[in-house]
Amino acid sequence: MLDKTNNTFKYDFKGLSMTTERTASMEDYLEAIAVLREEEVEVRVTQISKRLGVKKPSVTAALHKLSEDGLVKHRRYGHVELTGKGRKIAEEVMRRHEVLFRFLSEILGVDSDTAQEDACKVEHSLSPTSLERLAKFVEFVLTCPRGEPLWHKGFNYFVEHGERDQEIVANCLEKES
Amino acid sequence: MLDKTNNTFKYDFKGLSMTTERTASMEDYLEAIAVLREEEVEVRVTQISKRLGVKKPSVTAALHKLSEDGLVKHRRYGHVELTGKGRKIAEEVMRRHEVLFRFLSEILGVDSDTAQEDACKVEHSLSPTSLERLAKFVEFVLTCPRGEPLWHKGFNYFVEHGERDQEIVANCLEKES
DNA sequence: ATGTATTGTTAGTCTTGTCTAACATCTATT
DNA sequence: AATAGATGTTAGACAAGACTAACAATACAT
Repeated sequence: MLDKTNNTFKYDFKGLSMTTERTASMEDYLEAIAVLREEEVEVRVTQISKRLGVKKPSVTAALHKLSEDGLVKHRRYGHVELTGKGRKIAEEVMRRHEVLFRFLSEILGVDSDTAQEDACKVEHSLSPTSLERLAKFVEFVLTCPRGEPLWHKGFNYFVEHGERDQEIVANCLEKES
Repeated sequence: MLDKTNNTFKYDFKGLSMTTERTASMEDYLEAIAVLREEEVEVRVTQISKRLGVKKPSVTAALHKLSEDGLVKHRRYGHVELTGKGRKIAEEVMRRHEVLFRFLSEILGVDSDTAQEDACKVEHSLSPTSLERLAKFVEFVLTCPRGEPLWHKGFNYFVEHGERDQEIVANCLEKES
């Protein structure tokens, strides 16, 4: 779905093909740097370039801007580091990513790859207000004292069979009275 | 939150202020045209311009592109109409918007204005796969045979009080055995 | 220590979508 | 029918972010 060669997101809908450009925003760079920092000894332009599917000159340009904004430290031909400010933003972006990813994969049951891609895209557009609600929701569902909530089993059945599991419905309604 | 004057989306996070540009994509234009079509006799450049918070020349430019792509019909100084193809896309976008809006407002309990704004932004980035799941989820929750699901009451309590409603938890666990 | 391969940067171009300023057309009122 | 005001369009500029081609610095291997 995500085409690394031209960084284009393509999908088909009822015979219509639509293409939506995806652009790595400055937040993506910060996030990438933070993630790479955990995996590598030194963060270098080439790593960032590969991770974001972007050519090296784009990385250099982005680093210039981020440097000006005081979010990264970067000397010519040197490695890359986040400043305190940059790290704070990166951590917030990663948190948003994590919330979205868990919601998509663990609650909605979207496959992991798609969930990752979508989290990357949505993490920049959802307002803090909605994201906090979603975070609460994910926490609420995944820390259910009974383990997997019954209704969630019901949802999975619903997705798979296109109708509700009558046993669960009965179980549920019974408590109504 | 959404500043109509410069079409900028601004928010603060722990002392850091970030600004994210928002750009009305071609899908936004199609959606706007479709919505206006339901409200007005004729869809005109000025209406679209107001609805999307962009200047009129931007609308004209967008209409040129959409015309070339065969998605709208538009003669100089005339009104705007969707082609069949354009309408199909617009309807799909509206459906995505609707799903996201209902999820945010009716399930997460996000206020209506924020939910609208976020739906507008997210509707372009979520993959069809995830969106279908979300649609199922919204349908599943909102057509619960017992009315509002008990767990949803529990969630609202959780958001409001920061902890679970022990009565609901007990009720829920009791059925475990 | 020197030369080759890797890595990074610069310069210049393209695309997308926005804007302002100036101009063109339409409409409705007299 | 003439004209004022509203509505649309053109032209030209700008910003962000990507790309390629060419050049510069580094690092490693002999």
